[in-house]
Amino acid sequence: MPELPEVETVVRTIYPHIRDCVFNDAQLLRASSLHPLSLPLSTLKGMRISSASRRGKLIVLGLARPDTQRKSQSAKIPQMLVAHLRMTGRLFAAEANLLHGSHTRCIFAMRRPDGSDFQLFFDDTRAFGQIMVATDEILHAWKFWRELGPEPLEIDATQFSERLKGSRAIKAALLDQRVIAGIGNIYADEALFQAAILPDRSTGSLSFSERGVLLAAIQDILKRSISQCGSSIRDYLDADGNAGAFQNTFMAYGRGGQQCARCGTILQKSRIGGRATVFCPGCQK
DNA sequence: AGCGGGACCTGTGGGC
DNA sequence: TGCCCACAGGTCCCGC
Repeated sequence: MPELPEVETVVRTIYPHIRDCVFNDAQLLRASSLHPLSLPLSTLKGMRISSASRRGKLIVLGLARPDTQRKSQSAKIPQMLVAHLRMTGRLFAAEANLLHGSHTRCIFAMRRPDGSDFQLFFDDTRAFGQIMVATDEILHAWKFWRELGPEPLEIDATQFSERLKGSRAIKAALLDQRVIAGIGNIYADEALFQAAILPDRSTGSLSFSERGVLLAAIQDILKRSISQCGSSIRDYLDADGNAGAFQNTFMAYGRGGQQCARCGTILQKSRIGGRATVFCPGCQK
């Protein structure tokens, strides 16, 4: 499911529900939904959620130790709870008495500052997603985190251009989280369409000007999607259970066989890097 | 280096 | 109605 705009939307919609709330308990319903590098969920007990942010497609909840906790028990104090939703993951607040569903992978029992209780659910139909209770040290030991590329909304054309090394298909490069973080199959196709660049062009063949146009398209599309609360194709819902609306704006993704809105040519479907890819053979060069 | 294919999982939708 | 296959927003790993 979620690429950068959807993850950003989840972070924005979940934080009002969990801000300054404390973990009372945590229950893992499927062992593989906890990342192998994670501290045990039990280490969350007593920790307070002090921030919510996003890095690429990762949700990062900052943790603070309550003042009452002594420094002497500092053996393994987690600093953040990280979640990767992969294809079908969902994070949402639920009433304290709500029974979990068949795809719930983890349940956090939470307490609000006013003393009332609720649950934080991590649901994931396909069970590809994972959560991780981490310290800075653990994050640094995690290859995926360590090698994660820059945020697309925070780089300029020169920095972007320098990251497009080698000779592979530009779409494959955009999907590589080490090159740039947060872009997935939908936004890769949409950005390449908007920039009028063929997805199988080799990165080496792109002029500096084309790279600049592509970065501008990526940034424009991500910002517009965030403003529409992301795209909902099938599973994706934000933390309040609402769908996004950006799917109504798709020009390429999922439109194979239909007419190009820019030049009228029939959009073509192919496979690049093992991923379904839609492009316009008429106006993408 | 980079690509294709398979693996990890479950559900859905289309064709027959 | 039912069965089988293809396919799905992501990432990793292997072999060529």
